[in-house]
Amino acid sequence: MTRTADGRKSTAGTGIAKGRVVRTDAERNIGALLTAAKAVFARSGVDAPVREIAEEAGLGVGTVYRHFPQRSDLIAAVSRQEIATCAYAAETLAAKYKPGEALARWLQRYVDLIAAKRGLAAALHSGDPAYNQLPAYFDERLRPALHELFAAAVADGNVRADVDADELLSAVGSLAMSPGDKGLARARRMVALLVDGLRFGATLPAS
Amino acid sequence: MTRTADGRKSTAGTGIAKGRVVRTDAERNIGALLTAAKAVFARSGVDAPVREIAEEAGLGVGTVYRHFPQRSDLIAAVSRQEIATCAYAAETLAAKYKPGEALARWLQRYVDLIAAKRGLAAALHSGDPAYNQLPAYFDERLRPALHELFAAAVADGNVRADVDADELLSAVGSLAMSPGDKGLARARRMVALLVDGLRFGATLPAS
DNA sequence: ACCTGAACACCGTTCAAGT
DNA sequence: ACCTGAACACCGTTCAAGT
Repeated sequence: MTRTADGRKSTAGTGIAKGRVVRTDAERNIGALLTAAKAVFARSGVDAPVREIAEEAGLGVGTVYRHFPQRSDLIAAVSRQEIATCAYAAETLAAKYKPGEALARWLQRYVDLIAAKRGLAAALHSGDPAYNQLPAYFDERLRPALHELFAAAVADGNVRADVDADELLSAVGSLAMSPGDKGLARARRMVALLVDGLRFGATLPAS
Repeated sequence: MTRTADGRKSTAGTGIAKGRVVRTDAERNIGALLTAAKAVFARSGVDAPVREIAEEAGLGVGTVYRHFPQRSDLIAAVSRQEIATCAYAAETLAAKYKPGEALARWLQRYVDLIAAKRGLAAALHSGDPAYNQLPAYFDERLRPALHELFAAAVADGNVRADVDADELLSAVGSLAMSPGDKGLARARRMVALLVDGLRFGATLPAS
């Protein structure tokens, strides 16, 4: 949320039509719904009953439909928030750790994001227009975050320069996505190996 | 369906408990349900109402639940049938075309299978026990089919020998899986390129 | 043994009434 | 302008009655 020139709230970045003015109670309800939906999606999956989300937020079902006419709108909004949080974590980690370790920790954080969103993969391929802008938002937020961490690690001499950051990101994404079962632990190990390779690896085979 | 020693029908390969004896009308209904489900899944997706499938088969909803207590049982049964059909296509193609072309055509047939099953990918990762044996069945049926086509094509001098057939299969699978939109045409072109590479490619970079 | 379909429970969605 | 929740439609699932 940002504020308009006259001090009232706008809905920039929430997926709601730009320029609309939102009443204070509505604003608070939208926040409550996002928090509730995140918890319910984590507990019961993205197909959880709308009533469960409304109850978790302490609101009527009608309020859910007012702000998020389609279930996919709510899913997309929660996803945007989680993407933004993950991007913000890059700054936090960069401030707290040395460049090489900040990069390593953020990549593991990224594994969490993708692993949690595995159920979303099918939705993204569904053609629902609500998801149209999501990959773009994903790129827009996460790629710059990674590139900054990456450049810092290279400058610090902790990471070799002959690796493409975008390729690294999609490789980590694939690892986090693939196996349904005990995939998270496996993905973590694989990503750790990759990071070691970034530090100690020899020259890559020419593509 | 196969027959037991006394000439009655058994349910081997249908996913129904082994050794059970099935009345003639029940046997016919199971077939009708599989045919109907395949059509309805293709038309309305795997989440189509059970009533729609029952109606398409000209049967009551209770009959669907009698033979397939869970929706996933029906999906799994249809999938097994489609896998078996695709495996059988390998024999047909091998008989009709020269080895190199048989391989190329079968790989395109495989693209159809995977593309049609894209909606199933999420289901496979759902942990539903009904799908547990499906990947195994997939391997058991499709890998031998491919290996035979592949070996014949290599023996015929149409395909170089320094390619791993399983790797080829999973690469084609990934291509057929990835893009939600006009992915089928794109996958076809990519697979065609792969096949050309099998024929005319230079030495692969050492892994 | 098997089939049918009415009956029940549950969920998505709307909208009149209230604030 | 927004919120509530009863009401309606629709779908999954069961089970008593029929064959």
